Amino acid sequence: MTTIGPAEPAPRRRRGRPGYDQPAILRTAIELFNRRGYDATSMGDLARELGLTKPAIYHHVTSKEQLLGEALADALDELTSVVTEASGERDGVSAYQRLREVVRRSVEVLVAHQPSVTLLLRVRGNSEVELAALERRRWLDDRLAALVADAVAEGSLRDNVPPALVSRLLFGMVNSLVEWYRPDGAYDHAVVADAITAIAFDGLARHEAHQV
Amino acid sequence: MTTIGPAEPAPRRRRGRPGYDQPAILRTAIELFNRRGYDATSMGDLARELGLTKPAIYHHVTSKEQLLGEALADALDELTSVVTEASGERDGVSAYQRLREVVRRSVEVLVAHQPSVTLLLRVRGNSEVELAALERRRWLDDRLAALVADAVAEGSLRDNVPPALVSRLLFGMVNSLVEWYRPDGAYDHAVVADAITAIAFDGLARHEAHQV
DNA sequence: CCTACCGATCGGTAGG
DNA sequence: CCTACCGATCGGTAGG
Repeated sequence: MTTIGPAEPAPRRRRGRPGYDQPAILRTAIELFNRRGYDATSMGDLARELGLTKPAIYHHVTSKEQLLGEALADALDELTSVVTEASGERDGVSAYQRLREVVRRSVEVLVAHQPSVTLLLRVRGNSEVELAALERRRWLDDRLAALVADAVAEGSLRDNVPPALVSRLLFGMVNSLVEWYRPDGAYDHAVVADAITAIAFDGLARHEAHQV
Repeated sequence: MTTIGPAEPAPRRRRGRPGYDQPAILRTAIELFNRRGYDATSMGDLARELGLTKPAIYHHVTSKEQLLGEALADALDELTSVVTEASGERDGVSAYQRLREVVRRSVEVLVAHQPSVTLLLRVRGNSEVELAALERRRWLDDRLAALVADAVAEGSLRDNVPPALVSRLLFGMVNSLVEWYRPDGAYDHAVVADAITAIAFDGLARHEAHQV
C-alpha cells in the first residue's frame, strides 16, 4: 500500500538516476518545515530544494502529512525513551537524581534531534497526525510532572511552588533551547546541559547575593 | 487611504448593521491565528468565526498580513516598554534588581497580552512584516543579554555560565509560559511571576539538599 | 454621499 | 522521474 518501510538492508542495484531515498527527503522536509513553518512549506518548495519535480517526491512519500508524522514520531520516540528509562523508579536512586538525569538526557535529545523536536513543540493539532502527537506529548508531560511531584514529596525540591508549575517552567526552559541552539555554534551540548541544570536547580543568583 | 485609525471618540449615530470594528476583528483573528497557526487560518475561517462574509472583513481591514502586523506591533510595543523602562540604568538600582523587575514585568505582559506575544514568539520571517518583527525582537534580546551581562559584571549573578546563555535560558523559561498559561486557570499572574523569579534566581532545589 | 455589508468571482496556487 | 493536469481553496476585489 505504501513504498515506505525499513531501508533495504543491502544496497540493491538501481535503475535510473541515483536520486534520493525517503530518509534524505525527510531530512530536507524537516529542515524546510522548521525554516518556514509546515503550512507555509509547499511540496513544490520541497521539490525545488531537492532539485526534483513535485511528482518525483510522491514516488518516495505518500503525502506531506506523512513527512510530518515521520518527524514527530522520531522526536516522540526519543523523548519517550528518555522519560521511561531515566524517570523509572530504581532502588537507591532518588527522584531528585532521576529528575536531574531526565533534564540532562532531554538536553541531549533536543540537541541531537533538534529539527524533529522543534517541529513537535510547534504542533497545533490541525490534523489527525498532529492530534496523535499532542496526545503522546501530554503523556510525557504527565510523567515529568509526576517525577517533579515525587522530588517535592521526598523533600529535595522547594515546596512553595506547585509541582505542576515547577514542571512546566523547568521543561519550558529546557525546550526553549530549540529556538536558538545551533550545533555548530558557541556551545557544546555538555555546556548547555550543565548550564541548564545549574540554573534550574541552584538558581542563577550567587548564593551570597540572592537576597533582594 | 484606509478606514483604519483610532476609534471615534464619540459613538456616532450609525446606519446599517452595528457590526464589528477593527479592534474586534483583530482580537478574533489573533485568537484564530494562535489556535490553528497563521498560515492555516484562512480569511474565510475568520469570516465564519465572526458571522460575516469575507468581503465584509475587507471593509475593516486591508489584508490578512495587516492583521498579523497589528498583533505583532502590540506585543512588541509592550515588551519594548518593559525593557526600556525597567532595564534603564538608574541611580541606586543594581542591574540585578532591574533584571528581576524586567522578569516580573515581562510575565505581566505575557499574561495580559498573551495572544499577541504568542504570535510574536512563533514568527518565522516569511514576509516583510515578519522580518521587521524579528528585527525588533532581536533588539529586545540584545538589551536583555546586556542587562544580564551587567548583573554578572556587578557580581550578583553566577559567572560560571556565559551571560548570553543565561539570558536565553532565563527568558526561554519566561516565554514558555505562553504555551500553557490560561488566564482563567489555576494560577494568578502574581503566582506565576513569583514562581519564575524564585526558580530562576534561587533555583528549585531546597538549599539544604542541592548537593547531588 | 455615507457605512455596512452581500453574492459572485477574480488570478494563482495548494496538495496530489 | 516528467508533463500534464484535477478538485478545492487561497487572499483579495468587482459591481450594486
